[in-house]
Amino acid sequence: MNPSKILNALISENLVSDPNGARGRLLKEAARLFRDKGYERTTVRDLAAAVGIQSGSLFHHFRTKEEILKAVMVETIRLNTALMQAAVDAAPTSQEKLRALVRAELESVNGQTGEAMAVLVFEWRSLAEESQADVLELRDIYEKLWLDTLEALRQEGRLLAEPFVVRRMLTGALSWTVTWYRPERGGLTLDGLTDQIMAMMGFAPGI
Amino acid sequence: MNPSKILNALISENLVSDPNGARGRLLKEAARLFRDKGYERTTVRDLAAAVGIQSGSLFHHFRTKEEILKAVMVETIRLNTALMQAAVDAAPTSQEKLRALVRAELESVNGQTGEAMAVLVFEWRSLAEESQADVLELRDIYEKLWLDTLEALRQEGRLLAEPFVVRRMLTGALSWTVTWYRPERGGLTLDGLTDQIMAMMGFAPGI
DNA sequence: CGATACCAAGCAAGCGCTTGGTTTGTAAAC
DNA sequence: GTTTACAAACCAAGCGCTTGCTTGGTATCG
Repeated sequence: MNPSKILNALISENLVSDPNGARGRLLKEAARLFRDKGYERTTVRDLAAAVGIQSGSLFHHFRTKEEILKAVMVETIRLNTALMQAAVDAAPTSQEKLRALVRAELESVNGQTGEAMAVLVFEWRSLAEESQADVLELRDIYEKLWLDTLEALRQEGRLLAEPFVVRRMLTGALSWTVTWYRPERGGLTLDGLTDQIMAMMGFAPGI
Repeated sequence: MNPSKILNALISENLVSDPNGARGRLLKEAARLFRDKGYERTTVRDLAAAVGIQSGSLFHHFRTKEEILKAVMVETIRLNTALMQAAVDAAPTSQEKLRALVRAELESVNGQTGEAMAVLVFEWRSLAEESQADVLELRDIYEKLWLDTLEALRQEGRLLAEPFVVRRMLTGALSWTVTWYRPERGGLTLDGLTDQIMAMMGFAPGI
């Protein structure tokens, strides 16, 4: 299953919005604005202007501004969970599964859904507590993929540290790439960066 | 040189504010509020109430709200650069230097200056661009300590990945601990966590 | 007496969101 | 194939509130 097929499947199940539809376009612009200026600094007037409507008209689609933030986060997690699942399933060995996860998360953070992923990381506190609980529930599915893979490597004696600590470290490290990694400026490719991260943990490429 | 001596030296040089003075107390409360609620959600009325004065009186000490944010960041970097420098100087080998840096940064992030460090990471975008440049300059001194140590390990063949990538990964990973590491809840101690991080990079403890 | 630290009051601007009404898309009724 | 009905999508205007910051004046203290 390739990425765009996964996206289409989720759209037809109404789990994520079609990026061509009105709702999907707004969420995409919202993600970009939230990342660039932060949730609080982004006004409903900014959001409305980004899709070419009046600020009041936003509230026909969403009841509150926060509901927009939540929608960005929920849909992003849904999409990325599906992408991660596919990446894991396609890899045969534990080490290759880990590499696939690292590579997939780097792609989420720095590729198409990068804006939304950055929002997920940096705007967490702007989400009301009740909403946080809902999103956390979705995140657990996502995290289990990582922990299962790391646990397997640990069993094989290829990993010295505890899986849950490693996962948390990787979460921070991978999310942080959004602040400095600029593939378009030449230098490191996504695969090259993935290799570096694996090497940092003592996994030489292609073993 | 122990931590509190370093702090006192910086205070007497007027590089950081005395936490017992009016300015220092405000900066401490500001760091806490900025971390807990975010810069934008923290009002000048919140800040004033935290130190028991009227909101208008704040502007006797700082010209703008943003100046408070900048002061929190600048003083935090100054203090932590000094702490890191001491940690590196005290360690004999490269690996021990790295461990000392990891340990020191974990302590910065999760200890006394934890609130301010979290602000440094998560409220970066709230700082006006001119101020960002000033703070970045200070950060470079700090970063050089890391890069020199990592470069030495690389030379010794103990590190497979490139130093600058490793440093950026560690920045993300170590900063991120602030979102999940809770030593008071039992479980992992700071030293234990440091060991785990070293182990993750293939450095077994005590070698 | 002068500087420093503060208070009480409030201004101008910007915020999220509401309101009442108009346009647009769609599909059945004639 | 035009008319009618109706909901969804949107606009124009603005309300009520909060925001960062200012102002003019008053304590406090060396």
